[in-house]
Amino acid sequence: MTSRYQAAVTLAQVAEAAGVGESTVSRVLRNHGSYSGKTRDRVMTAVERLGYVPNRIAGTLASTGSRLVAFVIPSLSNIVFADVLRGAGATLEENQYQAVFAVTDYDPAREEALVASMLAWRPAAVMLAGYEHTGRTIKMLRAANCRVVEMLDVDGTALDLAVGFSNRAAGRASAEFLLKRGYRRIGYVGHDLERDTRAGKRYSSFCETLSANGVPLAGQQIYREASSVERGRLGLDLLLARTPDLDAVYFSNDDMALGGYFHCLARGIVIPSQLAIFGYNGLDLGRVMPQALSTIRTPRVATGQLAAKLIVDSAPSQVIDLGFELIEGATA
Amino acid sequence: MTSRYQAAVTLAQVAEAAGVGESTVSRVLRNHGSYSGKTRDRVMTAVERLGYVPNRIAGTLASTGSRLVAFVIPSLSNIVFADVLRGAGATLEENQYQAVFAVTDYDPAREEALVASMLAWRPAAVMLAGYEHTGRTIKMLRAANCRVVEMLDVDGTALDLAVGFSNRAAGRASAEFLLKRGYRRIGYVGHDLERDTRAGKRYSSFCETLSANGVPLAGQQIYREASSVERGRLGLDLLLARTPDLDAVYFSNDDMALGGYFHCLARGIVIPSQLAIFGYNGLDLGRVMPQALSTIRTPRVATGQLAAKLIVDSAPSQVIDLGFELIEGATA
DNA sequence: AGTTTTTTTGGCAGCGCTACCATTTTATGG
DNA sequence: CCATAAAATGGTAGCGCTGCCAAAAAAACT
Repeated sequence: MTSRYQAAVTLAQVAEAAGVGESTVSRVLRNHGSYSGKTRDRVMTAVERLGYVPNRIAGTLASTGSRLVAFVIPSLSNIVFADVLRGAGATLEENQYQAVFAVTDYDPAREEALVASMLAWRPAAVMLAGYEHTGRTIKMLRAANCRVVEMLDVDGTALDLAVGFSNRAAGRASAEFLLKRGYRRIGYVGHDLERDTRAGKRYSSFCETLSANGVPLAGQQIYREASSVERGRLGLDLLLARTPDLDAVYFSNDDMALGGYFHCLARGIVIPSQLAIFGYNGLDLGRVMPQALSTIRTPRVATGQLAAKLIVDSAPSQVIDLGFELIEGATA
Repeated sequence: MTSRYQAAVTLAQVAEAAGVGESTVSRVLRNHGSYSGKTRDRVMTAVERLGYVPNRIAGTLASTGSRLVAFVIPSLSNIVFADVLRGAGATLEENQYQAVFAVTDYDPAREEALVASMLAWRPAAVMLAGYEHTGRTIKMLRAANCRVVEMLDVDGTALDLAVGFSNRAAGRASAEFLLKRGYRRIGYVGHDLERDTRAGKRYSSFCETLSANGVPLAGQQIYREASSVERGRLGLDLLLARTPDLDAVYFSNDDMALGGYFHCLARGIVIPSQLAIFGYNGLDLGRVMPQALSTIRTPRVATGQLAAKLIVDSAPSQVIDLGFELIEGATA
């Protein structure tokens, strides 16, 4: 058995104890419809005495729509998604919604399976990262009677709602910034671009912008794994071994950039005169580094907040670009 | 309305379409009980054709126990809890359990409210951080017909299951290590001890061990907020301003320690000869710093994994201490 | 006091599924 | 070939709640 069983108090028992009908108890508890003060007191007393806890499973089944919101996110280790969840949490909670989640590890096939499993809970909404989903995932989501929010990206066609910012624009802005600062030997250190498609979009847009300005990417080191501080450090080491004359490196995110920064510190490479570093995300720690990290700050928490608000408000289908902010730190 | 409504396909419709009884469909879908291959094919074809997605809300209500596991955790920003969730995720998923979560922000009153709200979903288990809960929380959990796992601590009396490690022992080990290395002017930089009771336990145990060895804490800077790299940096700055002659600082965790490390880099304080730094958690980035961070590595992912396994296996009540590992890095 | 209106209340049919039991079909054995 | 066991299947009563409707009680008017 899934769990030990000892009959829980039911609404019918409360009604019996309070000497009222079931629907009356239901009305009092949900503060819905009308009832007298005297009845309310009797009901509440019974609830208190019996230690009644409403069964939301039954409630959801009986009423039409659920108040579950399903998050199907690529990773929990990546602070980005934790921030989004944090942003959404408060709004959902205030409105009595319950968050449910599952982690895809950036795998579209897993995403598909998890979405299917989530839909079995008949959620009010499914929150996903980005636009890249399998055909079956899209089909399921369309067929399902629930809202869909694609978060953290706006470069593509939304299924229903989308909240985020343009990763392509971010890649371009990063490139333009480095070019403006006069860097001409620019490298890239990144992580799994095929799976983290948003990082992939930044990468390609970054490269295109460089090329368009006659400054092709001078070298790159791309890992197939997830991003980490360690990969950033090792990646820069490898990249510099192959291409020693770089004057700037664009990292796929701040974690990777921090790794690169550590590498420079360890090797005595002077930043930014000898090598410039540019990240992505705008994590708090970037501001605290001895030299503030040059990066792009993304509205992660705001994305979560807005995504939740759109669901709570039953907003019509739309795409909302929250933009981003380029932080001119001291590392580039 | 919570969501747009368009009647979803039901099991009855599948049964009708396949020309079999409802219970047969149910058996095939759950691979439970016996049915012929021919029937299975007919059912599966109908399922496919109609795009049927079983309704788990109804399924859970009809069967006895739910397969929901409720995580009520202090924070999502703190990588510790993300790691725990990550560890638990795989095991739960393999066993068809669904994770639900809510964030307390280290507030016992919020924890109480969230546990109440979670219990309404009749979860198979409630997973909490630590032992410090309000009386009502404890009462509710005892009354509820579900398993309870208290994670990341073993210093106290468990309600049911507990998986983690001793924060007191960790505090003591840290103190002993610093003493052994010959540090005698030791300070502390930490965050909200009253709310993060596990950090509080490490702190008090650390101080007691120092005192017991005739080396009382030489100074401290404690913030009331959550930990962050920034607080670590500012905290060390303030602490050194008041107590310049420290030779070592114990930080409430690695994030704080990283902030301290950045401060030293910025001020040209040589580590560890001029000032030693010691953290807690054993985050990956500690290994990648130019000087590996001296810290204590905690089995966060393993805690999550084991917690999930105990639930899945319906293990009897018990407390499991997974221990920790002291990492002799280069910063202390 | 007799109506009409408004407020409060209870009864009960589902929501979509699973568990249990009864029944039918198929396989096994003497 | 029939008795007996085994496998496959269908019917249906809930699970605990909500939504609807009708009935009862209270309040507001003539």
